[in-house]
Amino acid sequence: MSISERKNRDKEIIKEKIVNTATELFSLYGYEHVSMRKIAEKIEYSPTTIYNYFKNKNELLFVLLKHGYKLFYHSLDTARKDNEKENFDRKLKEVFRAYIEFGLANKDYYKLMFMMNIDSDDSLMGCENEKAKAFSILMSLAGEGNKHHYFINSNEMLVSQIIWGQLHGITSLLISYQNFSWIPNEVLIGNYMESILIGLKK
Amino acid sequence: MSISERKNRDKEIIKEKIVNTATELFSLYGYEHVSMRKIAEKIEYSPTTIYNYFKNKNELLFVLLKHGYKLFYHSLDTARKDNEKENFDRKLKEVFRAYIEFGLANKDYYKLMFMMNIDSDDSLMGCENEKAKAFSILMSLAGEGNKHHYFINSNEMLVSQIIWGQLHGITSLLISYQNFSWIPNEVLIGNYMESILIGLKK
Amino acid sequence: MSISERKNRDKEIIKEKIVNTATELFSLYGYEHVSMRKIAEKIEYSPTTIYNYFKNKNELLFVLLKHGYKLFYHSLDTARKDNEKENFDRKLKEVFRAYIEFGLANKDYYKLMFMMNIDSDDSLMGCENEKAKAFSILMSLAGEGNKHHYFINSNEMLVSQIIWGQLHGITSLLISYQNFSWIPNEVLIGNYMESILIGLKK
Amino acid sequence: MSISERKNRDKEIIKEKIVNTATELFSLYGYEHVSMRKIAEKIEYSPTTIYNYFKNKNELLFVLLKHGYKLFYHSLDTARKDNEKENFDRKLKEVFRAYIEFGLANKDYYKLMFMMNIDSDDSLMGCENEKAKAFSILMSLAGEGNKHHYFINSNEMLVSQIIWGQLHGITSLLISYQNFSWIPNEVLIGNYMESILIGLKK
DNA sequence: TATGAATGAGTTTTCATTCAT
DNA sequence: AATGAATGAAAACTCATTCAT
Repeated sequence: MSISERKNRDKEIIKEKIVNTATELFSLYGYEHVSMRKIAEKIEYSPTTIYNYFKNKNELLFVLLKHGYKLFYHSLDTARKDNEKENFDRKLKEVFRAYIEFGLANKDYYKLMFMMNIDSDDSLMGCENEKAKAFSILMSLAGEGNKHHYFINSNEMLVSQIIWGQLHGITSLLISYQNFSWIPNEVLIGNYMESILIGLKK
Repeated sequence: MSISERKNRDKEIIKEKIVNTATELFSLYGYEHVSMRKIAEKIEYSPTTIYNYFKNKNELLFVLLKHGYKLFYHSLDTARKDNEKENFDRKLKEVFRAYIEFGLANKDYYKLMFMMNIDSDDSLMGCENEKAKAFSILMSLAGEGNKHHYFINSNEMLVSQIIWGQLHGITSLLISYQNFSWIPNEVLIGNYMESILIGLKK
Repeated sequence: MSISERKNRDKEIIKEKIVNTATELFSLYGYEHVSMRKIAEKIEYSPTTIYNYFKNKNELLFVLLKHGYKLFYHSLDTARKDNEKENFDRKLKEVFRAYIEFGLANKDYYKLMFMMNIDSDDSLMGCENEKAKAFSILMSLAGEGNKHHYFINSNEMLVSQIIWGQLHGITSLLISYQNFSWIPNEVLIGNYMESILIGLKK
Repeated sequence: MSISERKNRDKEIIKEKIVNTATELFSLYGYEHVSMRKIAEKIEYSPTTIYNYFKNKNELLFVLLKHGYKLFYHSLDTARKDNEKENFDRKLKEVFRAYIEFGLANKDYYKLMFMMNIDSDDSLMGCENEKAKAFSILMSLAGEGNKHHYFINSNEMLVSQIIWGQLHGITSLLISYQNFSWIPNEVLIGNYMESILIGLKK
């Protein structure tokens, strides 16, 4: 590994450290309540240092969101691929589960990505592609279902929007209202997914 | 109307003006991004004046949320009562529609109440009752359905949580992503509700 | 009593109420920490009302100080007169005691009058006369002592300044440091006065 | 001097500048009347800068008082040590003089330390040790005097409290009432101290 | 590359005070 | 005489950000 390569790697490591810390803090206390100073303190660098890696707080958020969308896409994509050979019913279910579980396992990211409405800021438009890619998985599943005449409704767009709505609903509520007296997760989520499928299937 | 009555009314009018403006701005830019000064400017009073009506920014939020929850409860309750005599299917659907339409007609409130996770602050616990009351409508509908053996699932809590999740899903997405290429509202919402019902019915 | 007399009396009563409350609060929390609103609340009037009786906060302080100086003068004067016939030694001691006891019994006033250096404000110069009158008692005692060749030092001004310094010393410390581990008051004050007298007597 | 040493020194210089200015202003106008902004203006920095050196206004006061108590202790201690070999009479007098002269030479500090009753705030308890140390000098002198059977009174605590009261009396009055028609300082202070000594000596 | 120093703009909030009634 | 409504001025403090080194 050349010196410049090493340097690049070091740089990436620090960048990642910053992004991870920021993600954690943003989601824990909310974007507004986390100051650059607090991020810096946590990683034991000076606040100024962060500016050597990110133009400003907004860019940090941008990078972080992009990363989040990538992870999210990857989760759904993996679920789909891992069940490529299974029957469609099963595949669908596993992708649904992947969606919800991503949210619960990455509350930080899910909040920032889908619940805080943060990227309506003009400055963050760049993330849209990544987001679209993730949504496209749901779209393609709807398309695939249609080929099998699986859904009651043959409009792919409509089906995928319904699915998204339903998946987002339970995921975001479970994240927001952690102290609510929810039915145990496994039971709730299992039944919820079942309900979605029945509601859509022919 | 006596003088003191008129005065009281004037006071209420200003209070309402403040609450409305705050609601709008909070929902538009987020609670943290809206300063007392900005609210004051919009209503063309001095910042100090707001403090003559509300102890502090937090209390303003508190009052506002309480108001929102009341409106919300009222919307659902009206829908239920107006369809008391209808068959259960119809009644359910109308309450669902009332939920979603409340959100779309009162985006500001819906955001503040259900999407910004703002009232996890201890200081706002007083609102919880109003919120619980609203949720209890869904609960009682689930109970009513059970009496008729309407739902596939006889656990009222489970049913109402599934319903809430699904209603919240589409409502919050439509609010958050207004620029997304949604299927026309009437079509989308109609099909969405249909899908929910099928998914739950025996 | 005529109507206008009654009105005047009422007015005086309220004025006094304000002054008393202000005195108490000023001394308790410090002039700066007491807002007009707090005074008003305590007497259960609106803040505006105070302005019907006093031009502003400063004038309130002014009146209050004037009142304090009067009380103070009266205390010393009474002690002197009550002991007119006693031997000079005794008379002196009783006036000393009156000084210290006034301070301890009226910590509020004593602080405002002699410890907060408040009336160096130009606006309060009017009080000076009252203060001077009080000090003149010490002066005249020094003069009286000299006639009897009582003091080691025949300069009246010098003697009275020494006395004032000594009396003020213990009084202000006892007020300021109430939690200090003082010798019991009676013992301390008795010995203190003894010490002063011995130090001055021929 | 290394670079880091120089930096440290620079930092200390600014800190000192802030402390000095604050001391002057606090004593001149009172702690409450001096805003961070005013201090900043005087040293020609931005208000924010002060917060880079002191956590908040209270800490600034705290540091300042601690410094004052140290100076005060040092003054008395020096006077005592410088006169270790002298007879007790002389030593006592010189320490008395040191007390009074410290007050007159450091009016700002003396006011803040002993006249403004500022450190009864819980937040400032840390200063108490320094204050106690200063008072302990008077105590030890009283003890020393007792060994020689110097004082009329053998209770050390009592003697030291009397002394403190008397020293504080003249010091604080001279500071507070600078426009009063005092006997010339040297005369007044000389006689005052003489009077104290006579009053205490056997 | 990393950072100490500095700051302008902004925050919530409090207060003395005025004015019309 | 009493007061509700309104405000300008100021307070302490925080933050994202820049700059020079």
